[in-house]
Amino acid sequence: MVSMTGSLPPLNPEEEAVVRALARAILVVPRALDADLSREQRMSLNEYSALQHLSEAPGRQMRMSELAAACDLSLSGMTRIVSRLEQPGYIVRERCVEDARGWNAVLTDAGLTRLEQAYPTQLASVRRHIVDHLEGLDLRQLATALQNLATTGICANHPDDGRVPPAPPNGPDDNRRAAPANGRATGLAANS
Amino acid sequence: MVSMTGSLPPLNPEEEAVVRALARAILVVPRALDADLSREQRMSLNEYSALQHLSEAPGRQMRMSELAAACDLSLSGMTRIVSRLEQPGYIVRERCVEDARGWNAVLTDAGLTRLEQAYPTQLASVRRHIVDHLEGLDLRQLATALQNLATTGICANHPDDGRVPPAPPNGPDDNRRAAPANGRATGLAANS
DNA sequence: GCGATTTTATTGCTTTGTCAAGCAACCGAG
DNA sequence: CTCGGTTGCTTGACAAAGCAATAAAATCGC
Repeated sequence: MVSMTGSLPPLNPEEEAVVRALARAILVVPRALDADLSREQRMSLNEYSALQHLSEAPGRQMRMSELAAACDLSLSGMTRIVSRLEQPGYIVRERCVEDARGWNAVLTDAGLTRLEQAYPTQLASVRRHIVDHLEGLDLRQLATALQNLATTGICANHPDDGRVPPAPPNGPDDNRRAAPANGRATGLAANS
Repeated sequence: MVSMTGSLPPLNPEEEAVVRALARAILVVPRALDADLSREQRMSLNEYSALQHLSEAPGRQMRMSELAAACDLSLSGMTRIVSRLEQPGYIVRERCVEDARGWNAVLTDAGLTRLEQAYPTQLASVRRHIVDHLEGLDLRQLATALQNLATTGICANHPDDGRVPPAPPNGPDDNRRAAPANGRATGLAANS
């Protein structure tokens, strides 16, 4: 009696199990990684992610908006993370030459060192919390599937579906972005 | 410095791809689900999760700590969510009879109705963002793997390293809930 | 060239959640 | 029975991240 609307069929038991397991995983995994990194390296997962993406970028630098997209973070969130990383000198901001509105976040040598220092912790953590549990799965297939999760254009679920049950909307205001360029290929660490 | 500890081998390319894809998914998927629910139902994912777990519990009630564990949330976080859900009358708190320190969060009829109202949105969202992208995978195997992610009893990676680890005082705690009783019709799907 | 619009990044405010401290009720030893 | 310690939950202080508003620079139309 939940149905109505177009009433999609409910999930079958196997789908249900996957969804429940995934629902748990998306809550627990990032916390576990973040906790390890915080404890052993005094660094948040987002900070690590920022350093990592920079280390893989050509010239070890990226525009703020690029970096935010790469880290799946809002621009304002990225501003704050870069500011945080700037204080110990892991990153410097440089004005963008071809567009003076923009800034490049540039990974310094100190920042690269810091990343390399944190890398073993992250690697161990990733192995322990994730990779070690994937035995027997077809990794290529899995990677493909995971890449596609939540890539649907935004919401626009079915544009109208008629509800807005409890309260009137103020404004959906979706800020979702498209897929990140993701040109960079590899490592968690930098080859420089 | 930090490395040592036998320095694990880096990930192979396939593992790397999975980890990167998963890293993205764990950031993006919850936001997508939450955004849909917020937009169409004015309800956060955690609120939905709380209602859902209660709906499946015997007597439509759970102790605060149980519920927090089920939702993978801190106890204080759960206190706040239950308080929020109490205001519109979706939940009531009742003192626990066999231990007067404890409280049961009880799902009211209004709360159940609310959950059923939100269910189609959640179902569509879950299909669109998750299930639709899992074609071709062995779902049973995948569910098993996902259930095991981040289950390692806390870190204890390498304890030392000269820092001041503020001692993660909380143990793993491991209050994982077994398979959902699923008595209620409204799980994420739980057709009943 | 000069205003109007658009893009890029930062800042203020708010929400949400965690941690630490606190209060109340339970439990076991004497 | 009562006193020390523990457990279950709530509250206060704080941190992180998002959205809205803003500033600054670019770009377009004329």
